[in-house]
Amino acid sequence: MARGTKKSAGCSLADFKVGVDNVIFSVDTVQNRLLVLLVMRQDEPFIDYWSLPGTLVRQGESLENAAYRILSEKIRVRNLYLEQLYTFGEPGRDPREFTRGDRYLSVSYFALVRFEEAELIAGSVVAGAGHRVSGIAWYPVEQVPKLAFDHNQILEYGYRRLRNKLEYSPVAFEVLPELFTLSDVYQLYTTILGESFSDYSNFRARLLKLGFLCDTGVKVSRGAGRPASLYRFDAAAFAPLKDKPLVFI
Amino acid sequence: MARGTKKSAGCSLADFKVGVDNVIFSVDTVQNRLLVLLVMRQDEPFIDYWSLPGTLVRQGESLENAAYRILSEKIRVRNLYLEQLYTFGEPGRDPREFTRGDRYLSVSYFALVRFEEAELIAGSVVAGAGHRVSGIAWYPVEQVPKLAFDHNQILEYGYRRLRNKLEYSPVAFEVLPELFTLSDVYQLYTTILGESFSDYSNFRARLLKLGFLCDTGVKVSRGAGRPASLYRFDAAAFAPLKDKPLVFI
DNA sequence: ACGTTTGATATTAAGTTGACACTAATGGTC
DNA sequence: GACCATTAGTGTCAACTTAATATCAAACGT
Repeated sequence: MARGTKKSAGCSLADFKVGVDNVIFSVDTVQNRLLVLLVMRQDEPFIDYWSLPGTLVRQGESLENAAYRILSEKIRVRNLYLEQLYTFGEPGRDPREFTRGDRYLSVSYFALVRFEEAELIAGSVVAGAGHRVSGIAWYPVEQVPKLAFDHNQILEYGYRRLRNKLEYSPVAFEVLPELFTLSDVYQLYTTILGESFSDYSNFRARLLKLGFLCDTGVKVSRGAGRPASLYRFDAAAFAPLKDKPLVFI
Repeated sequence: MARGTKKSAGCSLADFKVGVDNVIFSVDTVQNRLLVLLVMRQDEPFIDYWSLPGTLVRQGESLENAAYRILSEKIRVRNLYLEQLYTFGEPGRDPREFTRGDRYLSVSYFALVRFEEAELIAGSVVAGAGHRVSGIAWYPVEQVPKLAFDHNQILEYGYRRLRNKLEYSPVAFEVLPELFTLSDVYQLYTTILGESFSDYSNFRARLLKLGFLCDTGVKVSRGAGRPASLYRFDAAAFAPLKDKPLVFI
């Protein structure tokens, strides 16, 4: 940043309010749907619109802490993956810029939580198309309505990031339950990356060869078919692979 | 962003000045050095420190435009690659926060320019260790001194981004001259990614097989050895490969 | 019991990678 | 001009991956 005193002498600098907006993804492994957390806006502007959970940054508060704060106001989670996504600052992205003098800037964060562990605070369950729901809800990404501000754009950006990260980073195990079957992993990949990105057998073999999944031995039977082994992600075994170019495809 | 009216009733929101800082990389293909553009600060705080070229965002100005503005105040370029890098907003990252009430936030941008085409405006040439230079200079990344603010951290972040992007995106051709030899490409990769990331023959074969480099037929002789063909990056031929998972290793 | 469904393993051909040998064309040295 | 060092560019081959497909295993429903 910084300088500006001389060059910008004649041109007025903008004063900013800085907001943090979270794109919080989760996966419903039962229905095989990618979910994003939305909240119903209670205030103007965009009152009664769904929006990404966000907040304005307070004095002395770091961006990341603001992201954690708004997240923990909406859901209780045991485990959380969080990283900065992108900063949106187009003039006019917030209608309040026209009434007040300020600019509104949004630093967006990208978060992954486990659906089973995430307890919505004072909210409703998954919002189906047509349900009348209130407050806060998991929306299947395919069914997200027109959101407040430029939040559809932010969500789109987060969705792209998720698809990219799936391919080279073990983020899948941040959204999957603690214990999962290999089919769960495969279905997660197919639902997010689309059908036929790889064969199940080969995907499975490659995944196991990476060596950071450990078989708990416990079997689960889900309806018909042979029962599957439950696996667990072994962070310790993954550690040495960090920073190495990995392909999960 | 946004909401906040109710929840933050008692807690004061921060007011921000937003700056844009550019990490501008270039490559000296002759000396095989990765360069970053630094400017000498003329004002407090951190007067007489080198810093990344940055500016505060003006009223009605988009973040990206601010990045372009400061860049074009420092260098004239024909070609430019620019993308947002990261947003740094730790409380206390700018000492002015303690004297005035404001917070200072930096949205950093990552830029690549061709060394030959980049004309420094009112600045000096490459700063070697020990030279006394003024105003503005290309610094070899290995020789960058302690910079103003958290700019060393921002630079480090940009450097990491560059190393990553080299592996899966054709950014190398944004810093290489318009016409280059295959050795130029190889040496660019080795200087940035480190020695022995691949064999020259294999690198060369893989690169050509991708099919977006076209041989101009023109030969250049650089000292001893067989003269090399000059190649050109063919953006049209690359277009269909966009979005596909590429490996440049 | 028997077919269906899902999980898990094996086989195989085609393709890719990495190490290295080899040819080609230049400059420098004696 | 013979010879060597140097850099550019091609070819080969064995080891390994990948993708498609076949096969086996263990549950369920009727």
